[in-house]
Amino acid sequence: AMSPAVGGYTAEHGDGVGDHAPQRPATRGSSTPMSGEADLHGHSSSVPAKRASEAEAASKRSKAKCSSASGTQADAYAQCGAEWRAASGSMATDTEVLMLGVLLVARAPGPELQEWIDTVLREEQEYLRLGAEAWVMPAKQAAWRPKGLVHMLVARCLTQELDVLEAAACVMHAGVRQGQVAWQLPASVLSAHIAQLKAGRFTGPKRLGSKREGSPRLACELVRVAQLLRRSGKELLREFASIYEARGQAQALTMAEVASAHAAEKLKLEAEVATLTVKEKRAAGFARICKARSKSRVKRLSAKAKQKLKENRQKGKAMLKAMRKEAKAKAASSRSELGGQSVSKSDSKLVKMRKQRDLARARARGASKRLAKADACSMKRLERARKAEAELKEVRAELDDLQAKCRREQQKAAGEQQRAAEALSRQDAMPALHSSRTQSRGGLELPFALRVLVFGQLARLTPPRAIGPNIAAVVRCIAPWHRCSEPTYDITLKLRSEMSIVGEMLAARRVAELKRIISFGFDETTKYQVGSLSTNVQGETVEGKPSTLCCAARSSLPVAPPSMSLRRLKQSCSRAAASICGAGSTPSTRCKLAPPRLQYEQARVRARSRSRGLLGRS
DNA sequence: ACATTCTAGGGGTCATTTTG
DNA sequence: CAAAATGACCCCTAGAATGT
Repeated sequence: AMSPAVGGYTAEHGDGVGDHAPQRPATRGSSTPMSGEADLHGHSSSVPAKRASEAEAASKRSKAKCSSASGTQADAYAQCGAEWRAASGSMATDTEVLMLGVLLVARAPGPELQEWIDTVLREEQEYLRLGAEAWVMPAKQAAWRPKGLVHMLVARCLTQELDVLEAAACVMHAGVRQGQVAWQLPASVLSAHIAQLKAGRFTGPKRLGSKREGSPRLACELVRVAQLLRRSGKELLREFASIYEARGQAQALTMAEVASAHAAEKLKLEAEVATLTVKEKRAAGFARICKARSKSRVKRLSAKAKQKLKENRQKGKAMLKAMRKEAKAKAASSRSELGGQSVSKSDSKLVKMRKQRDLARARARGASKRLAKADACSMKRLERARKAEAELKEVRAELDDLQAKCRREQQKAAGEQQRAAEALSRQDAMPALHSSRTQSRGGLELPFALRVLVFGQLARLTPPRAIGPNIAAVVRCIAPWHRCSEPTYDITLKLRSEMSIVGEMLAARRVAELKRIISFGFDETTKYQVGSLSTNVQGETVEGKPSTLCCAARSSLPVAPPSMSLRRLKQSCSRAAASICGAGSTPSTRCKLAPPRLQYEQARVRARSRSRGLLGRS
């Protein structure tokens, strides 16, 4: 159905498809009509031819570029393009339509696009007005689904310009994330195409070749693309330009990338530790040498200084002693002379003696000064020794620092390793919770653990709509590193049917395990749109405990039409009871009881084959 | 009074990969 | 190369509950 957004289209939203032209990369900028202001309503006749020639030229250029780079790949691309063009007679797939949208915005923002959007939306209105029977696809199909130019465009982009394709895929993906696009982008399809292209074995998208008429779904998608382009063509274009320039590298880190980054970090740390170890060894050697040198030096120096000091002191002492002795002797002699001589004589003698005394004192002072000088010299030497000691201390401190750093780095590396190991073990401990295609003939398979989780929530009466988001939210919270595919609402409902069958089987097993059956009760019910009787069994378990079980009896009882007499109903019930007990019924009677499910299936198969016959297919 | 959401299903198309 | 397996996604019916 048309959304109100189409009716509510205004100029401020819609006319902007072409008026925002981004800067294209220099390699292709000149070959596309994107540069400059594109006029939506003017010179519509001249542009297509020009663009076609330009596209051809660009194609030739890129072909030449490819062939110069690698011949086989260019051949493969050319072959792919040929295959694509050869297959262009049939309907486009959804993938193509989605790609078309972005590529149209990116490459042809001119009047053709506007015309296409107008046509699609007008025809949609007509379709709604006239109804599905009365509406006919426009005769001019190119207007509705422009195959010529656009298809070539798509083919060329898909086969020769991978970066454009990737950018378009990114834009679509972003649109899905932002809620601009109502459906989910088949990103897997696009990535598969890209992978095929890179491997050189691209066969083009599958087509609905057997269909004679276009499916309404495709038309619906076309309308959505047109709406999207009219609503947010500008944004798409801007985003495409930015992504295209960044070459679509804004992808989330995968586990492998994280692991490789971790390994690189580890290597870096190891290298650091190695260099530090070398440094440490060097520092230790240097310190050893310094230590030895300074030790011997200090020893030598201090020994020398001590020796000198001792000598000086001894010298000084000896000198002092000699002087004192001399002075004493002189004094004694002068005293003896003093007694017999005159005062004047004694006066002159006294003066002489005083002079001598002063001389001696001066000598003594000089000796002590020399001594002090010698002391100072030794002190200097000591100072030097102390300095050497201090140097040694510094070197030792540096060495300690280096060693501590080394230890820290080693601990860090060990911690990283431990954390990595822990993460791995945690991941190993988690059950697989993401759908994979490796099992069961390539079909997607919901992992068993996820099934069990869904069953559990269903059994606890969780609303089916909430089950998938619940599981995903809990896994994101508890184990954010773990891959978990969120079960869709649809599959939850299907699992609900599955679980009811599982429950019936479990009940049947318990009935089979009963030691004895006390009573049966029956009630009418409907299952798979087929009337049947549910069976209420009361019995005794092997342990002697009472047990009440409810079986659907779906596969045990035939349809009970309203006209069935009470006698026949009773008969049927007793037969069913007997078949459940496994006694009292002959094989022939059991064979007559065709399971309703089987009848229903057969009816479906018959109806299907009839319809196939009508269509003329075997 | 009307819109939306949920339940309980039936039924179909599509993409993808393995298998016969 | 066709068949098979399988979930994703889609549409439809019909009634009940809930919200505006």
